Amino acid sequence: MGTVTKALSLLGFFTQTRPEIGLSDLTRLSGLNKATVYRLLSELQEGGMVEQAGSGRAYRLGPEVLRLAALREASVPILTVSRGALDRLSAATGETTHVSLVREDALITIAHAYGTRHATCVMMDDAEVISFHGTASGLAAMAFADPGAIDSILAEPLSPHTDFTLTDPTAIRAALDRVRLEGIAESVGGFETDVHSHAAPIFGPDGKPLGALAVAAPVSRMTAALREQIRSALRRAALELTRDIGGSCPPSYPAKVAA
Amino acid sequence: MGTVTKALSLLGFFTQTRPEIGLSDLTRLSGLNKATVYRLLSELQEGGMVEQAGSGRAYRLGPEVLRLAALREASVPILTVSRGALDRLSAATGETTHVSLVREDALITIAHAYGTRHATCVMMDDAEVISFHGTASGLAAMAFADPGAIDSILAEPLSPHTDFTLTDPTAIRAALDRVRLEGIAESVGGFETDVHSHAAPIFGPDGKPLGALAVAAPVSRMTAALREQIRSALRRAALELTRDIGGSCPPSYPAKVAA
DNA sequence: GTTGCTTGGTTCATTATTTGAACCATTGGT
DNA sequence: ACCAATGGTTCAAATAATGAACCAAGCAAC
Repeated sequence: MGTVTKALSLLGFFTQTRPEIGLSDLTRLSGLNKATVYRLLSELQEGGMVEQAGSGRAYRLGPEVLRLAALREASVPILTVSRGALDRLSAATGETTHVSLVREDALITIAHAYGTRHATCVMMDDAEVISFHGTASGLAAMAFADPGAIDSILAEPLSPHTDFTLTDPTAIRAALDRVRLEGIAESVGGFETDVHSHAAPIFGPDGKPLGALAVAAPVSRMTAALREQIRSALRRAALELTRDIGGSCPPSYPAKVAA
Repeated sequence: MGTVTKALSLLGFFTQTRPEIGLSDLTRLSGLNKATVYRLLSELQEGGMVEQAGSGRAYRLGPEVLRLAALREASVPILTVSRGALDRLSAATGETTHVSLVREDALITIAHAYGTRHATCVMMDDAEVISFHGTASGLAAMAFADPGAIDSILAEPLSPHTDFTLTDPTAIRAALDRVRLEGIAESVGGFETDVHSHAAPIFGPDGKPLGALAVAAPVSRMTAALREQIRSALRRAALELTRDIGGSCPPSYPAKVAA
């Protein structure tokens, strides 16, 4: 493992529930030597990627990440555009919606919106990491990826998130075929037991999937009518989002837009 | 220079005007060996910090930076809160406003807002890097920093941005004394020739300066009346912002809030 | 086509950086 | 006063980074 990879992996240990980490904790979490962790943190600190929380001496993510994000946003303004799409889609369906982006080996959620129609809804965090095989978003993105990319994802061991997660490569390939026909992926309890998710891919300028737009509803609330409503609103919203970010759908994407 | 620092420095070459960079360009920009740059980029790519732009093989910042920013925002929600403050302050003054955060050796602008009252205004980019000694924001933050931190900033060579930039440590210390008395820093043409800036520090929970809130007006529009209006609105807005992010002003900060 | 220049990417012996066990100095609990 | 943490530091030994040279591919001019 290269030094840079190690340093970046340290950043991965910061989460919503663990926003600050001390040197010893980080040493244990990473399994690296304390001196190593210390030196890596020092370099990350110098670069502004982490800082020492004002009060104690624990570390947290630094202001530089905001600068980088602003820059990324300037070249690929997907966040700004997504927020509008999410708000509209949540209003239309009454359910929680989110946008996730393809990373190397997983998807990451970058924005979400809640519906206001119901007393209960599926909760989300930004920055959540979600798998390709175990989520509707992942299946949606994977379905339209290069065959080679699909192969390498399915070659890895696929761990189940719940009792309903698809882990058999053959079953997943069958699911992907359906997604390619319908343009929408569906997962009932595949990531969280009580969540029924629909997702549609969003595409970049080259017609390759950038990520997915998804609607997550409680399993208990799903009916045939809501399902149809979600699928049609989602299909429309995903096409709009692809267009708004300057992307274009690949030929393999089903053209039929629900009326 | 450590490997991690080198890798992070590569990220620094991405700017608003140069959002995508090829391997050869980056090699020239950084002055490092091509193989080195390639390997560093590969590691950064694996970590999602950069990605290869869909079309060509040039590199740009990757989706991981968005995830990190969302996480940073979850622990220090300064961006969200700042945007509200900026909108109000721009509305009140009619001028461009921005929030900058203290980094190791400079400030970085993380958000801005424009006034709508005039046909002209000072233009800003997010993610701009601004010096401590040459800007109102920098002076505001420096004035309330630890004496040791001030010493080490002034120990570095101070390069002028314009003919009006303060570069003499003694003159800067005198300016800081005034800032400490008034709670507001002022710079006429110190960073950009035609810009008259006011800035007030914002503080973290420990009473240390986190950064500054600033108002930038064209020099040509500045009058005694506008100056007073800006100073009073800025003072109020900065106190509010400090409060909203859960910060508290240090004893050395002048308590007099303009009525 | 062929030439020549540039690009992204790769190799491998040399070299400099990273590593890790042990060691301080502080802090907080008992 | 003690013990067990914590953040931080040291230095020989081991490992990973380096850089000059090298490919293959793309492109423009001829």
